Amino acid sequence: MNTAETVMHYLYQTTRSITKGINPRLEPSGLYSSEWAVIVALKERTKMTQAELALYMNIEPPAISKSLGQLEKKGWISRLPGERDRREKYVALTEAALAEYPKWEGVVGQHRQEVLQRLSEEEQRQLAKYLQLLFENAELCKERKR
Amino acid sequence: MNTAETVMHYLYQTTRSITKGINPRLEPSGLYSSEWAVIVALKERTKMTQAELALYMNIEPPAISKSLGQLEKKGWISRLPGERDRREKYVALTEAALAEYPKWEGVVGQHRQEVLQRLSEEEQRQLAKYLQLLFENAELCKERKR
DNA sequence: TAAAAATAATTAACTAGTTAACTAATGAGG
DNA sequence: CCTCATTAGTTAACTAGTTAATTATTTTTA
Repeated sequence: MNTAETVMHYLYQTTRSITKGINPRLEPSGLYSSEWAVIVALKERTKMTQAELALYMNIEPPAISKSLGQLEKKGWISRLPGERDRREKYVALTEAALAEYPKWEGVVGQHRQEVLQRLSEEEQRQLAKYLQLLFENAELCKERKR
Repeated sequence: MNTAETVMHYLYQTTRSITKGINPRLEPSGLYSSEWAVIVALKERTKMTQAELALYMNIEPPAISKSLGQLEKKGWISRLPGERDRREKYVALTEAALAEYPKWEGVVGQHRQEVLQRLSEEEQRQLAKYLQLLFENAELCKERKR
């Protein structure tokens, strides 16, 4: 395997392995990692329409729609229809979710630290920079093909 | 977002964006990216049982089973039962697949280069090293929790 | 202002992976 | 040799995402 192939290989293996590690830790909270991602986004930018949320998370609207359905059922988010435009739905975390958030963040944060251990702050910044560059390139590739 | 969170964020975004870029390029060949991953593995290590393949790819056996079913239907792989142990199935690429392989590799390789552009060989090696470390840490996390 | 185009969200059908439960064949111990 | 545990592969049911088609509203435009 050449270098480029090796990068791709570990990129996929790593993300899968990380997801597989997070899910059992979130299980006691009754959350899945994809739902957690939605919660984080809503914590950072409170009250968005679903379209804004999809754009912000760079995920297609149907995926958001399904996750929100689950989260609503569990009582962690609320959806209220827009007043000016009745098609859109404004999404926000419930009080209950805000109360639980620190506990969830603790569990996930712990796991994050374990995954990143033996990488200095400086190395992590370097890694983030490389990944950001790859992401930008990959996004350009997508547009080019379309 | 702190550095650790940023790393995780781009890790997920990047892998999704790359898959989204590869699929339309492989579409003319009638292959999906997951099927391509199986083909690459079989090209590297010809003739494995499905269990060996699953271990080699670090993917659960049911996922392999499904991909192989599709690939067999398309005529790219063959499965023949073991002689010593009739439970196991030995998997191998067909002649047709071996003939098409260079074309497929060309398409995927081109995309890989686009995604990795503006990263020197040395930077790519560095990135691979970081990702490998993360992967090893993540695998340890999994075991610890089980 | 009525018809046509655009937009927000959902549903349907798919790829890509997971765990849990099953079937069939093999291997070990009594 | 025969039961019992193990192992290889599959099926079922799920999460997590995708594209394409549908519905309901809003906006444009002729």
